[in-house]
Formats: sequence, structure tokens, C-alpha cells
Amino acid sequence: MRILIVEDEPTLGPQLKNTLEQNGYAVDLSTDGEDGHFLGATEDYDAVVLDLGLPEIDGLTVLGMWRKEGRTFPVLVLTARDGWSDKVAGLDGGADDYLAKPFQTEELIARLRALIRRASGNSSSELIAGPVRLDTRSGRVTLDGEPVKLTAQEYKLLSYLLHHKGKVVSRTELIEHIYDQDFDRDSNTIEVFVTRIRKKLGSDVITTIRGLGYSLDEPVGQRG
Amino acid sequence: MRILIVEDEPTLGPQLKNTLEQNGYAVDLSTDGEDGHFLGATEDYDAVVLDLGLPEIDGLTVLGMWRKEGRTFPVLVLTARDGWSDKVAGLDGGADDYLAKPFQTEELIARLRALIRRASGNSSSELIAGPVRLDTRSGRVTLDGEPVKLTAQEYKLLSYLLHHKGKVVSRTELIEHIYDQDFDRDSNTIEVFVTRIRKKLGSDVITTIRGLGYSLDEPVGQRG
DNA sequence: TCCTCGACGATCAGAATGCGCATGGAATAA
DNA sequence: TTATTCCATGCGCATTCTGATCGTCGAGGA
Repeated sequence: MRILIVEDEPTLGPQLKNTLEQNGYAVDLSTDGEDGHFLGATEDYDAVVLDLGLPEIDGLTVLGMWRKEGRTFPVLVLTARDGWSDKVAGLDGGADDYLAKPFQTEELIARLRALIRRASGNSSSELIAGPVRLDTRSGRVTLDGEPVKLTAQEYKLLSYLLHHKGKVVSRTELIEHIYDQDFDRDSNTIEVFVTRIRKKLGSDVITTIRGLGYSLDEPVGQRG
Repeated sequence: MRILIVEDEPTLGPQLKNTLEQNGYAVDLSTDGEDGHFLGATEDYDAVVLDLGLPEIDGLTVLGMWRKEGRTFPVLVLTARDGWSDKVAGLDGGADDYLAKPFQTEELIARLRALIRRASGNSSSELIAGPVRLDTRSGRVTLDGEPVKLTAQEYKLLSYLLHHKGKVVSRTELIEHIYDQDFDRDSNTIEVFVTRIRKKLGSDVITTIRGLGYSLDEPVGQRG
């Protein structure tokens, strides 16, 4: 899952980025409205954390532009003030959730998780595909009930596939959502991690659609 | 489905081509207006992605020329962000849809899909012929509800026939729309793939019109 | 109506291609 | 150091293409 943070405070921004990365997200950080807007318009994010009090362009304006341009990613709005009116304005302006500063990072993470879950149409925090279960809250993965130890990247990849179960996910899409902005697209890392995951969880968990990408639901073999 | 991209930016162009090819399209890329116009005038495309800001000849001019020459393929116009007037001019000039740069590739793909669907007169993303169903969004094919695994080329061929249900499609037309520019036209690959598809989906799905080509609905021979 | 012939399409098997997989080792982070 | 991630290489196999052969349809003549 890839997240954009638009936050100008010099300490809070990097700190958030760090925390979220430790929680298994790929994070891009932007410190002003213009750059932030550009990133949100070009790159493909699973969620955005947007501070309303930005220099240059106001956060609400950025949000409005995104929505006008048809961007649908969930946006979590941060505001400094007691800003009750800000909250209203934010939600009206197309925000999906709202958090008043100061806040505890734990809460931010919980809310982000919920946003991403909702956006991908899942109702539970536990994602299931056959014998594999992934709990987005604890970050644990089990196979037939047995806990399995996944590395960070393995987890990210599996998580993204689980969030888009049934859909064919191209290698490009995986790269875009697992890594942040600057990453060399010409490599076979995705294949490597798919191989690793298959070794740990069984080879039939992830289906290869040759020439297109990977998928989680088995495309053939249902009966009735 | 075959698509022409006219885009001069050295990174965006190839990247788009790559993405679209991963999504099962045959793609030709042209980097300037003159060449682009020539391709659009001579070859047969299912849709065109046209950047307005081109060197030499302006994109709008190219579009105008095509329309004057009687080209009817749907055109998706790309323009720089502020270009509100560009949008109006583009739509007036015969464009079918409009996307402001920067944009997300996902959205481009979705819009292209919609354009091609509309151009072929289909209203749903699901194409149906008898017991066969093809969902253009997920790329899945089912026979009597059972999922069927098709290879990339098989899928392209079937997809084109479904988009032109009822029409007799010549072998040449199929080759032109399934492969990109440079492909040896003298081969019997089409026959081979028709055979393969018939094996997977039943021999009565595709009707042979001797001397002309293939067809999906039998144009003659309904009863009652 | 039947037969013959020619042309076109269908099918098959082998060859070639290219994609995806696996592995080991280098680079990096913890 | 140890674990993880990344990269490069070679290999295997599914897919695609080619060429040859077989089958079938239809026209024309008797």
C-alpha cells in the first residue's frame, strides 16, 4: 500500500513517513501544496494524509482540485486548530476522514487502515484467500491457522493482492503500490517475491496470468 | 484492439505504450504530428490517444485532418493542465474524450475501454455471445458460467469478434487489429487461433463465412 | 443428380520465441 | 554479524508461429 503525506511541518512530516514505513507502507512525503497536488495527480496512491494548513496552496484547495480531476483515493485530513468548521469544510470538500492535531500516531494508522480497507471494498480487517489469512491490524499472516513469518516486502505484496482479490494485477501496478516514488522499474524483484511467497504459502495461492500479471482468485476450477 | 498513441514526450510515450500493451492492446506509438497523422490515415485503429502539444503539426490540426478525411475512430485528447480552452476546442474539433495531464494511467485505461465499448455500440463492460461471456474489466471469460482460461492472443481475437458481433470480420481485419504495425500478413495464425478458441468454447461459437472471414452471430439462418 | 476438380479453411506437429522462475551472490539495512 | 532486498544469469516451459497435410465446400460439366 502506497501513501502520500502532504505536511509542511519539518518534524512531523518525516516522523510520520518513518512511522508509516515501519508499518509496512510505501510513503511519499510532500511539503507543499503544489508539489503535493502534482504527486497526487500523477502517481497512484492507496490513501493520502493531507494537512489543511499548508503554505502556498491551501490543503482544501488541493483536495478540491483532486476531486475535480476525478481522483478517488481516500483522503484523511489533518488540521491544527480546534477547527470544528474546518472539519465540516473538509468533509464537504471530499475528505473521507478527519483527525485533529495533536493526535497519536496509533490512531492515525488505525484510521488509515480503515480507509484503505473500505476503499478496496473489504469489510473486515482480516483478508482471506483459501488457507491464507492476513490480519491488517496485527500484520500477522497465517496458513491453515499456523503463523507464517513474512518479510516486509513479501507482506506488502501479499497485502496488495489480497486487497484486490479477483482482479488481475499487473507487475507495473504492483511496483507502483509497493515502492515509493523513485524506484527502477526494470527489474524482476516482483517475480522474486512472488516466488518467495509461494514457497512459504504454497504455490497455488498466487496465480500467474501470463503476459498480464498476477491474481489471487483461481481463474479456473469452480464447480456448480 | 489496436491503439495509436501520438505523444512526443520521450518518457511518457513509451511508458504508455508499455502499459497499454500489458493490458492486452496492440499499440503503435508516434512521436510527431506528421507521422501520427499518416498512421491514423492509413492504418485501422480502434482508438487514438492524441497529445495536443506536439511539435511540427498541432494535435488539433491532426485531429481535424482525420475527421475531414472521414476517420471515425474515437480519439482521446491529452492536454496540459490549465488548458480549459483546449478542452473546449478539442471536443469541438471532434475529440471523443478528454484527459488533463498529469493523469493516472488507470484512468486512461478505463476511459479508453469506455470509448472502444461505446464506439462498438456496446453499453455494458460485459460482452455476451450465446453461452460465452467476456468481462472487459477483469479480462475474464466464462462458458456457461464456468471460467475458461484463454491465452493472450486468443483473448484478443475473441474480444475483437465480440466487439463486432454480427458483423463479418475478415482475416485481414483481424490481423490488423490484433497485431501492431509490423507483422507478416501472410500466415495462417488467425486460423490457428480460431481453432484453439473453438476447442475451448465449442465449435459453434465462431461461424466461418467462406471467402469472407468469421462472424459471431450467424447473420443468416435464424428460425421463426 | 452425381462426379471431379480447385480453392479455401482446419488441423496438426515441430520450431522458435519470449516470459516467468529459480538461484546465487552483491548490496544494503538492521 | 545477520537478515533482507535487489540484481544478473541461465533454464524451462507455455505460447506463438510456421509449414505441411488433410478435409470440405462449391462450381461446373456430364
